[in-house]
Amino acid sequence: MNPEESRKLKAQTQIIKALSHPSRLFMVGELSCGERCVCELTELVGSDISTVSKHLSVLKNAGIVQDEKRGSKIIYQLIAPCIAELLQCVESIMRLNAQRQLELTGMK
Amino acid sequence: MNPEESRKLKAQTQIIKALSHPSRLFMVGELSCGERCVCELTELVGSDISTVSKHLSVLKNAGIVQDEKRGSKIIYQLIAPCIAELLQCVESIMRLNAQRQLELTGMK
DNA sequence: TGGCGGTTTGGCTAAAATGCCAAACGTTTT
DNA sequence: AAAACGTTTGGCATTTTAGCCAAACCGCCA
Repeated sequence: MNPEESRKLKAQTQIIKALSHPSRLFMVGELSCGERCVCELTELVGSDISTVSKHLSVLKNAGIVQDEKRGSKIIYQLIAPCIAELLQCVESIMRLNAQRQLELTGMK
Repeated sequence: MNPEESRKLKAQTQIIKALSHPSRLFMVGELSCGERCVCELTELVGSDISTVSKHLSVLKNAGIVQDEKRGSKIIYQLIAPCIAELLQCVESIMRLNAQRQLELTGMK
């Protein structure tokens, strides 16, 4: 692992890590359906608004979402369209896992 | 977020979280080129072997890799082929970010 | 100006992740 | 059987992440 490669890995990791929290993943899913303001997301997630705000800033720093002031509210929206594919990949892994689980328990 | 959805989110998160560490992401990349034993991965990563072993167990628990005893060694291999696409998605987000970075700094 | 809706930031505590060393284990080899 | 090899586990110290409350901001309207 040379430093160059290491740097790239860390950058990739930052993006992936931003997605690896239930609330954040949920919000990304919501945003893939359309833009939402912080207050809407807060209600959907059900955590304290400051917590949601911090989660959103994690997603923003990772370059996954962007925000835009509109009136008195701040609207968040997804930047990268390929997120949907990424989630599909995760889905497919979950299917594989479930399948393997069945085989294993069925064998015993 | 009903409990059903919450459970699914947590499961998805487990998979993504497993990928969100430089060493683990690196190993997944290596394994996408072909199977490797723990000792090979350890040398490539450059951490203590116990650390590498624990990272591998995280990947294994997430259903991303599987292991197989072969002789005195334990060989790890990738389970899900779609991991490559997932990484491509991350790449594309990185490209978008770099591009946006350029625009922003260029504007100022 | 003063209060208000909407949001971010600070600060602090609790929980989770990381990484190393040492020790345990199972397989081979001598 | 002892020693060596390859790997996992336990344990512990350090770092990172999460989540809540309180406080600060900001633009807007009375």
